[in-house]
Amino acid sequence: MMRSYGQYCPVAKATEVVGDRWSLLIIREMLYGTHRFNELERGLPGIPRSLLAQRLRHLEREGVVGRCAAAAGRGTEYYLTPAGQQLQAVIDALGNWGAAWAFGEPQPQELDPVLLLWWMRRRVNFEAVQAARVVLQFDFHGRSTGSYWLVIEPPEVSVCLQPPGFDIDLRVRAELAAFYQVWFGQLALGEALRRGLVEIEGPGLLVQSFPRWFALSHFASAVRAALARTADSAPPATLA
Amino acid sequence: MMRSYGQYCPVAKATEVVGDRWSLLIIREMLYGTHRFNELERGLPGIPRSLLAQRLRHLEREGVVGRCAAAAGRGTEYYLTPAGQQLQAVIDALGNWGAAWAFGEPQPQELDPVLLLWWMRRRVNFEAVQAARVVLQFDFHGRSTGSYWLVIEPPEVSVCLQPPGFDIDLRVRAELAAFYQVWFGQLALGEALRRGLVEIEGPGLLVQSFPRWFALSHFASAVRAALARTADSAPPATLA
DNA sequence: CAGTATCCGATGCGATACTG
DNA sequence: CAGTATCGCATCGGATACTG
Repeated sequence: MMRSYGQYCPVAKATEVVGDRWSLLIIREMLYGTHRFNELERGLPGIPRSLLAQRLRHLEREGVVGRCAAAAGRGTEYYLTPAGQQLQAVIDALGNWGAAWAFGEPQPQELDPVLLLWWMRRRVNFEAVQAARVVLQFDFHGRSTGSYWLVIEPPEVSVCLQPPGFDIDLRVRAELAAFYQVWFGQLALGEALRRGLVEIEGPGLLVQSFPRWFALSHFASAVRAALARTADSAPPATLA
Repeated sequence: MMRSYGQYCPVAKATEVVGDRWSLLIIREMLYGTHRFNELERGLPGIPRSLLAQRLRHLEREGVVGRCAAAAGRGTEYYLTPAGQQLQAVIDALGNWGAAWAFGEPQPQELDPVLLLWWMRRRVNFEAVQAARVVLQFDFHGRSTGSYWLVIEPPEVSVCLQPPGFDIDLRVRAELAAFYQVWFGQLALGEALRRGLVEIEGPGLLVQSFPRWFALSHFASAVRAALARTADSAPPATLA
């Protein structure tokens, strides 16, 4: 844990609570609705399990995180206390700043297809899906190549690294970097389709409604705003 | 420097820029008008000089800080770029949160009289002072005891650990913890005076105008708001 | 599934000393 | 005044193994 700065200052004290490596990303995950240890781990590729446990204990001691017996299934569930929930303002400020000033071209190894699907999983708009189950296959190409699956069974969504067994309803072929750009609002989906960076195959009705199945990243508008400031030509404002 | 999280996410990328230990406190200092290496060090007691230099280089590479030959005197001056200035929103969010949720009773060793005067130095309201020079002597008691001096010569203010040689215009005797409480808005100066936690000696005119010489901490209102939430009795809203 | 335990190599941090 | 150089230690990151 970050040792004390020895300053009685709100900024310093806050930093002692949430300033350790990984801590703010753990809180980001929890703000976006993750409650289980293994799900937190999935959203934080590379974090050692032992460190995740240590951070959760620290945040619990500091009154930011609580833990309770899981409502469904066994094991523990973590939740944000009121103090934790109010860190939303910090995450927002940091994310908006990052979108504007620290969001240059991604490194190839920063484009993780599984992580992207993991993010999309939490942003499914169930009302737009209108089906008991939809199975999507994503075929990514570009720097990294691979196929992954998203099974939407409202109100559940699963990310699969292996074919889920069900028939595929919709296939999305996409250049991974371009798909990230769509996710962050830098590239409109329509434009990506027109330029062949993303292709969608399947029944016409599904293809037509697909653009409304997902909300973009929470920071898409901030990223787009920064982009508009840099270049003069801003992409259109909606995914569809 | 904090190594990459390997995530193309605005929060993660921002954290990689400003998430290292001390970085946000360096930026806090610069937002409050500090530009010189040695002044930064004074505002960050305990930071190794080598680490301060390293952080400044990192922040410069990341486009948050710039450096230039000093306008006055010799040496280098550091300044915040536009990107750095916009970190104000992050510092505010963090400080407001810290004031509300991480600002319990101070540890004795967190009450540093020199640091407090260093903060006050930047919050002098020159218009209220109305003198070519005012010399204040602070006699702190309580857990730690000691005398320090503040020399206000608009637009300059100096913190001295030794008697500055000039005649003393005003003497402030104060319990250090109580004076910190006043600084953060937890305790009204009038109340502190009434309870004998702070005493001011000097010419009546100066004693009377003293309460307007300093603005409180930037986070005083947030601290007070948090206090009002906890206990029902909120101290009055102004220092005077 | 949800962690804890342990080990090891890398590096971040802090303390001290030194330089132009 | 404004840094740099060096060194030891604590912590972190990563891997592996183990437990209820």
